[in-house]
Amino acid sequence: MPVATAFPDLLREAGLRVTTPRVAVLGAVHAHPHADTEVLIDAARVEVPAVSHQAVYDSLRVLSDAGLIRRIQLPGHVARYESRVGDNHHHLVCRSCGAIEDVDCSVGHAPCLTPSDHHGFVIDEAEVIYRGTCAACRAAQTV
Amino acid sequence: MPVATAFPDLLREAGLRVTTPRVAVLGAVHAHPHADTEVLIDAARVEVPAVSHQAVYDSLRVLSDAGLIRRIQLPGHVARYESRVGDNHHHLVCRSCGAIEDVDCSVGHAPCLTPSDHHGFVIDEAEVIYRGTCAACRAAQTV
DNA sequence: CTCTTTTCCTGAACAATTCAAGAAAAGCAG
DNA sequence: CTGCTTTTCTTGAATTGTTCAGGAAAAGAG
Repeated sequence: MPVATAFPDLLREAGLRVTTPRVAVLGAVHAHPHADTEVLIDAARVEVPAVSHQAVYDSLRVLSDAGLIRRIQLPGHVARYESRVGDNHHHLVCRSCGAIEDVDCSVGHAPCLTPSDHHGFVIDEAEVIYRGTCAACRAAQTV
Repeated sequence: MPVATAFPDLLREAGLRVTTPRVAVLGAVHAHPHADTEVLIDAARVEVPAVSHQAVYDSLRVLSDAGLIRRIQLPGHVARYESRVGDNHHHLVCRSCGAIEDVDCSVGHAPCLTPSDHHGFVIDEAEVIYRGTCAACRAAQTV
């Protein structure tokens, strides 16, 4: 994880203007992996108390479009964000509590990237979502 | 695809009450793969003109919970439904127009079901989403 | 046919996100 | 450093897909 002073450079390298809300949001995403927008708004306001929620929404979109962060949107849940990008990792999602864990691709070289029939599509990414039950929820159910 | 008269039996076998809206919704999902709720409401009203949208929403949930249909919810899109269930197939999604195509698992035996680190989760399913651009959208962009 | 339970209808509510218009700030040229 | 142009932020409201609530209707069992 980059130190706090590196966030402005990350923005500049991506060709984005360096603004206080963006630096705060980028820092918040790095500090809170898999956090939703509400958590990120609160985290950003620790550094910039007056930041509006739209500024956070806009920053999240800009940062996602620039590839500095990644948006994770799962059915039945609000959008979440993470700072790990470009390493082809996937996600493990708990059906019960919605917890997310990162997992590296099992085979290492994107085994599922070549489906049996591509239907004329040009495929550029394969996203894998593992669903199951986390240890905490299993323990809670057993009790 | 089952003939129309088989839908009530499907409902009964699943332990569900057979109602006019449910039969119409189940038929609509079979007739319109990957359709969204709006399309399914219209399709159901061809057979049952007075059906309310909540009845359709409720039927879709009940049928999904019973495993008779499957809900597909992709980021940035409304919920969609399909009638292929239990065959471990995945989806190919166009980034541009949102079109969905079915694809069978490339290796055949759920290659990604065993990630390198399960983080204490008990995994019961791996869902793969291939993202790319469909032939129609590529043609449109080239023009 | 009657009764109980589930489901449907009408209509309102909700929550996450987006839109809109003006004010402020970033970055650049001089 | 100063002024200018463009982008971004703020305030506040709107939108959209979906869900909630209460009473009416229908399904299924006996």
